[in-house]
Amino acid sequence: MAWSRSGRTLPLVSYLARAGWRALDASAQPGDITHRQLLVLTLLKERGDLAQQDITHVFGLDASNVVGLLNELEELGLVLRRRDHTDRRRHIVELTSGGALVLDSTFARLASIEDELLFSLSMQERETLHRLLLQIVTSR
Amino acid sequence: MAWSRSGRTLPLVSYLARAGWRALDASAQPGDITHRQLLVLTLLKERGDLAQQDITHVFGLDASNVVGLLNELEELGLVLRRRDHTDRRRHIVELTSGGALVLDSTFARLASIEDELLFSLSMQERETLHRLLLQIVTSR
DNA sequence: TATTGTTATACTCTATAACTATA
DNA sequence: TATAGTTATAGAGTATAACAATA
Repeated sequence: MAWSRSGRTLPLVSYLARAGWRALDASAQPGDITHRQLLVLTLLKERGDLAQQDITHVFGLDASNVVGLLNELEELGLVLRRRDHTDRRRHIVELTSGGALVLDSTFARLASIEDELLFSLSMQERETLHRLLLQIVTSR
Repeated sequence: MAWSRSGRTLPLVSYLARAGWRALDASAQPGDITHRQLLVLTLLKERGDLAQQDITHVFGLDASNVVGLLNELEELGLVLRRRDHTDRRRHIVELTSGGALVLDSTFARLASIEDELLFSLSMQERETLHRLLLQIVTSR
């Protein structure tokens, strides 16, 4: 594949993301979570308990979609919704211990997919890539 | 946002890709192409004429979806389908001059979105990011 | 009045299966 | 018989609008 240097990074990012979650969902066994569910669990693990609105904002998704995603995860027992006592309109979403467990095993799956996807990069280059991406994401 | 160092790069990539194309489609005026159409045009520009099957393979999309995408682009006059004379089952897809023009103006839109998205990175870091991503994508 | 979350609904994106025309 | 592309269709993914509960 020869995208060459178009000067445009975003199509490359988009392509890599697509390849990644396609590989993840393709490697899923019955009962495994989807890449969308993984994204939510990852966020909860990294940020701690969140209101649904926060999740909505971070993913740039409509609130109604987040409702559906959380319904799935709650039925699986991976997250919990509880009322915020200081503002009873809000639901605080937290990761359950079961959710943390599933997250870890999914990360194991993800690690091997990353290995395949990033095989052409040295370990140092992978760290650089991770650092740069983290810097972008945390700056927003 | 604090994804922190989970050691997992793919969720970051996924997040950035989503933010990028959302911004692109949000900045679209009536008549502008979508991010999916952009991806196809970019591929044709980088790789030259391709059979539909090649496009299908590169994007990891089902062939039936590529048909629809190309129908859109052909109606807009941005690509052309012609029979391969050596194998009349194949359609060779090529970028038209109009398509190249639209591609350029879309890249201009994309450039300003990239600037916003990558503002926390130095120019050298952006080049590094682009180089690493290119290396991954070209190695597949 | 404004905001959080929900439901109902429609539109976009993607995959599967059956078909055609070539090979 | 196998392959490139197409059509029809169903299933995810996503957005919009109207609503209930709370602020």
